[in-house]
Amino acid sequence: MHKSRAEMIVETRAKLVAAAREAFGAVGYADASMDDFTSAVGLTRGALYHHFGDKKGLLEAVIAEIDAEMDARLIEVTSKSASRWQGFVDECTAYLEMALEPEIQRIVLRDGPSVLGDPATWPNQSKCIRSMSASLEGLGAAGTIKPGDPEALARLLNGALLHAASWIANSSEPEATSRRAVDGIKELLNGLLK
Amino acid sequence: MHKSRAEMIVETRAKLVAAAREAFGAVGYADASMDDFTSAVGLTRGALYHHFGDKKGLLEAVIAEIDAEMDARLIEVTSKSASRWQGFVDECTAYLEMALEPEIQRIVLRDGPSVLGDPATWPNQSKCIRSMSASLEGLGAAGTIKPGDPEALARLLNGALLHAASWIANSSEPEATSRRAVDGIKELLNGLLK
DNA sequence: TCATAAACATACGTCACGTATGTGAATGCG
DNA sequence: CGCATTCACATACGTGACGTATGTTTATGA
Repeated sequence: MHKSRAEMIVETRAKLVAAAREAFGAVGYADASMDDFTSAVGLTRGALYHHFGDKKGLLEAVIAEIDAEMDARLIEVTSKSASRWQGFVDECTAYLEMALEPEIQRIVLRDGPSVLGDPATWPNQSKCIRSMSASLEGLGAAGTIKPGDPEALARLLNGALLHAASWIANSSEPEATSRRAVDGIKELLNGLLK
Repeated sequence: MHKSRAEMIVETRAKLVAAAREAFGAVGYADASMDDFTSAVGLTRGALYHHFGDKKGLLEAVIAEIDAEMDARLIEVTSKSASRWQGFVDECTAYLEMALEPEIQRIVLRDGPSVLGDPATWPNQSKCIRSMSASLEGLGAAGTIKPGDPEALARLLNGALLHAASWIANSSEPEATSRRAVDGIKELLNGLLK
């Protein structure tokens, strides 16, 4: 059966994004050869430049895809939590676990900021921050935590979680380090409770 | 007067590091041409490869220099503080302010992790973390803050501070954002107090 | 005084990126 | 239903940067 042209296009874009994601995650953005990973899916750099403009454009597309997945996973997690506070703790935990994944560390947390500039300047601008901010705002309104600036706290906690993930991931004893990090986070979070 | 060979060497190394630091800070590591910034100080890539092995080696040297400066500045700040707790707050504030500087953001916080891997794996391993960790340990021993893991807290706070800096630096109203960030940090820190 | 080694410079090969151009197939219109 | 057009790629090429291999000069030490 023949596919329509529109279907071919989305398929080509998806193949390019998938190939780039694989290569960026494996060897990093700088060492990923466009000739290599395009030919791996039966295409050439021509297709890449046509759809994404340049190599950076492709990185943006890859990060957007990963970011969307992360957001979906966070929503999935928090939707199952019993209480609001528990949901927030679960959200932080899930975020920390995602930040432990090598692909996310490399592409989103290291190469992304280096190539595309600080994440604070990205267009999608971190759905995760928005989610955490909303959670904190709800907790503040419900009187569970002390009054404060939800976005500011979300950003601070976000940074703490990301660095905790790096610490764990590069630790010689990840399990023990993870326990230490989680305990520290709980101490910080408990300090926010009324 | 003739300089001894040893003096010439340290001078050459210093010139290369300074030129690279300038270029890395201005256009970023990836877009800094070795031919360009070596010739800017009257040298060639030959000298660079002789002393630093490769481009990454030079980046390591640049970051080591900046890191040493940061550490010295932090020590200078904390040495002047009245109390231990005040010293810790001052240290956090000073760290935040340093992380606001474009050169540090670009070289140490973005290109560094991307090119050299996660900072947690670096040899110097962040004198700043060690300093903060020591401060927290002192506060814990003195009974000022709740008992807890000093290193874990130091790493979490470090991450929070760095992200706060990015937030401020890329904000449309840096002063207002700075106030929000500092308030949030103080809220977090106060949550640690007994 | 001379041999040696170190501190560079020079020349070259390789490779990746981006652009300019070509081509074939699907689409839209008469 | 036929044809022009546009679009989705592929191909070919130029450019520039990195790393290496190889000089060349100068200080050191025996």
